[in-house]
Amino acid sequence: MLRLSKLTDYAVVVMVRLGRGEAVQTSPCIAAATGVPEPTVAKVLKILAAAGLVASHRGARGGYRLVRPLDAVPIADIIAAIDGPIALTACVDGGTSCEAQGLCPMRGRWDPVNRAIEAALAGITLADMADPGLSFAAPVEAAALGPLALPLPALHVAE
Amino acid sequence: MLRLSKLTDYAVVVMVRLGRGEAVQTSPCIAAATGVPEPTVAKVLKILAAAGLVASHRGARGGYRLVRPLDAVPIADIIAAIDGPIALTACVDGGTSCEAQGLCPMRGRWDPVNRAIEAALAGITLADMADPGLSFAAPVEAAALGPLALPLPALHVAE
DNA sequence: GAAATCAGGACCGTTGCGGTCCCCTTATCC
DNA sequence: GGATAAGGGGACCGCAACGGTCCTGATTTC
Repeated sequence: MLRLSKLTDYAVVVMVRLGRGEAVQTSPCIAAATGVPEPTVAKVLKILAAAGLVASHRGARGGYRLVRPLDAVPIADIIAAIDGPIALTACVDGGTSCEAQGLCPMRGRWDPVNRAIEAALAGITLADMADPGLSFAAPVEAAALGPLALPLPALHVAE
Repeated sequence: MLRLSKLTDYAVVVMVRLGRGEAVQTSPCIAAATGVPEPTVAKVLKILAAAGLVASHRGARGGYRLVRPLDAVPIADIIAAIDGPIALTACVDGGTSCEAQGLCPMRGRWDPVNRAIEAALAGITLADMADPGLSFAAPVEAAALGPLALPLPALHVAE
C-alpha cells in the first residue's frame, strides 16, 4: 500500500501539537492532549529528538520543544526520522549493493521515482498539515485545557 | 521506509521483460530470462492479469502479453495492482473511517500528500524504467540459458 | 535530598509479506 | 479424442518488521 508506519503518523500529530501552546511540553501532557498512549508518545519524541527535529530538556520542568517552526519542517524529514531514509528499493543511491550488480536490469532505474517522491514530500511542511482554520486560533487555550481535553483513541491511523 | 514490496519490484522487471522479445511469453520463460523464481513470476503475472495490465492465454502455446505498451503504463498502476491503492494512512479518501471522525485533528490532512505522491508516480512510465541501452541486446540468448542462468536471488530489492 | 523528567534499551505479540506448492481448468497439437 | 502445455486460484508456512509496553538509569529543578 505504499503505507507509512503508524509511528510516522503519530510523529506528525505530536509535532503539530508541539507547534501550538506552550513552548516546552512534557510527553505525558502531549499524550493526554493528543490521545496517543503515553509510552508511544515518549518513543516518538525520543526518535524525533535523536533526529534533531525536537529539542529535549531533562529534569523537573523539562520537556520537549520544536527546533524549527512547523512551516520549516517538511514531512519528508519526519518520515526519514521515523521510517528511515526514503528508498522504495534497497539499491538506490548506491546503498547496499545488490548481488547482481552488473546484471541487474533495473540498475538505478528506481532512482528517478525516488527523487520524484522525495520532491513531493519535501514540498509539504507540517504547517500545511496543521489544520489552518481550526484550533490554531486558540493555541494557548488548548494547552490550558490540560490532560484529557481531546480523547482521540485511535486517531485516523486506526485499522 | 516508505518501501514498496518486493513483488512490485518483480512486477516491474516482469513487465519490462514482456515489453521485449516475442509478444506472448510463458511464465517459465520469463522466470528464466529475469532470474526471478518461477513460482514468484507466476504469482506476479496472475496479479497483473487480474488487474488488467497483462492479458493471459491459456492452453498450449499460451502465455502472457502486454495489454498496453510500456510507455502507456505508469508505475502507479503497477504499485496499485500489487500493493493496493496508494494510501499512506488508513483514513484517506473516505476509506475505513477512524473512530475519532470529527475530533481527529489530522482529518483529511494526509490527502494532499497522497495526491502529490500519486502525481509523481503517475508521471513515470515503465518505458522510463526500461533500461534503454543495456542488456536489451541479448534477450533470446538469456532465455535460452534456461533456469539458474542468472543467479539473482535477491535482485536489487535485497535486504 | 527528593521529585520530575528524559535516555536508552529490552522485551514480546501480531501482522503482513515473501515464497512455495498443489490441484483444477482450458486450449492446442498429434 | 487423448496427451500435453500452460494459466487460475487458492492454501500454506516461516520469517522479519512493526507496534506497543515496560524497566532501569541519568539529569535537572526545587
